[in-house]
Amino acid sequence: MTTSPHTQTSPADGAEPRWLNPEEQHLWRTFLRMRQELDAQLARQIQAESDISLADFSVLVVLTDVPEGRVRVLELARGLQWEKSRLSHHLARMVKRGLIDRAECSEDGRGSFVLITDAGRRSIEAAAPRHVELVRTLFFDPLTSEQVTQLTAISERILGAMQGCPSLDPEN
Amino acid sequence: MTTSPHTQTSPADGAEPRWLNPEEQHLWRTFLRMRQELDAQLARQIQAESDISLADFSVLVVLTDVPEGRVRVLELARGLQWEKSRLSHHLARMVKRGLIDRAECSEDGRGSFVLITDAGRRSIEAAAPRHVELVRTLFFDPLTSEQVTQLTAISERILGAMQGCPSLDPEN
DNA sequence: CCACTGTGGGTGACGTGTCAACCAATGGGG
DNA sequence: CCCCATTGGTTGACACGTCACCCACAGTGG
Repeated sequence: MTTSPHTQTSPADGAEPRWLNPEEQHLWRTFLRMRQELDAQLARQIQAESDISLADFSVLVVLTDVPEGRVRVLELARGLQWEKSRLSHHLARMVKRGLIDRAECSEDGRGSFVLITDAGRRSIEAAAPRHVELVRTLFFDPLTSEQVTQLTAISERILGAMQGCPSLDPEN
Repeated sequence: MTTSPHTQTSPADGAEPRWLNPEEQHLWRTFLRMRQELDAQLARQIQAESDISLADFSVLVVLTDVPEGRVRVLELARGLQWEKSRLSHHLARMVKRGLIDRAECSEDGRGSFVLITDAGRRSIEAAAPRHVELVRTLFFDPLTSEQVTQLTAISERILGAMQGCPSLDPEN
């Protein structure tokens, strides 16, 4: 659906593109749909059953993971692999909804701490169990333990291929 | 990063959640990052090297795939698995940018056709080769052919588990 | 002490996605 | 034939992401 030669153009630029063969085509389509369905379901569920979004959830997870529930913004950005701009916007919204709070950083005048509020802690504790349950139901339960092992290797391979990529990776 | 018992609460509601064990935890985190990195790269590349977005691309692919480059909106929605609202908004933007056009449907008074313009065809033909190339580089090249087979089975399994889900699936 | 570069972080504008509500045409049943 | 539920599709408000730009402070070199 995404990458076949429907258009029979021999590209004027460089080499012929290596179009996907039918099996590859099938995997790519299936993989995309799986990804899409999976986090649509996860997002909808957490949205519907609690007062936080999936994005809120992942921020709060990091905050509950560290002692004192207090992290530097940039560390958060690295942990989540989010652009700093996205994080900044999102944190602002979370502050507005009372899930987190900010504190100045004495060691570095430009730095800033984020800390989880009691309300934030309550929200994630309420959301987590049902979320894990759904991750199990949709993701782990359908797979054999062998497939879990295989998928781990596969994900690492693909991830590895992207880390050393000369590609577009603007400042985080 | 997303699903462990950082918070040692025995939930007051029903049964204990089945938290993820360390291997599962690792797979889940790796999988999420892989997904995220992968389409961030794909989106950035197509955005940077052509005048269309990844979403535009997938719409245009469907349109080049059918004879006469002309599809009913709902069929498009089913093909892409997009909510009709999202599709409607997106189509409006694409019309504004001259990538597609609309036509009335004589057989069904409320229906509407979408058709690809020459500019749209030129855009996707320009974008496709580099896009496929990147899909190969990031996704297929790192995998052995055995892993391709495994991943196909895995994706189908997970997708299958979601199809028959009693979950939240509002009108498309 | 002063430039100068780099880094931590925020802002505004704009494109995109979602939800809920809406509207018009359709296709049955009575 | 008319009523009415369904279907195809749009709209508006709002949450979210991204890009480009900005600003304050930090850490150098001279």
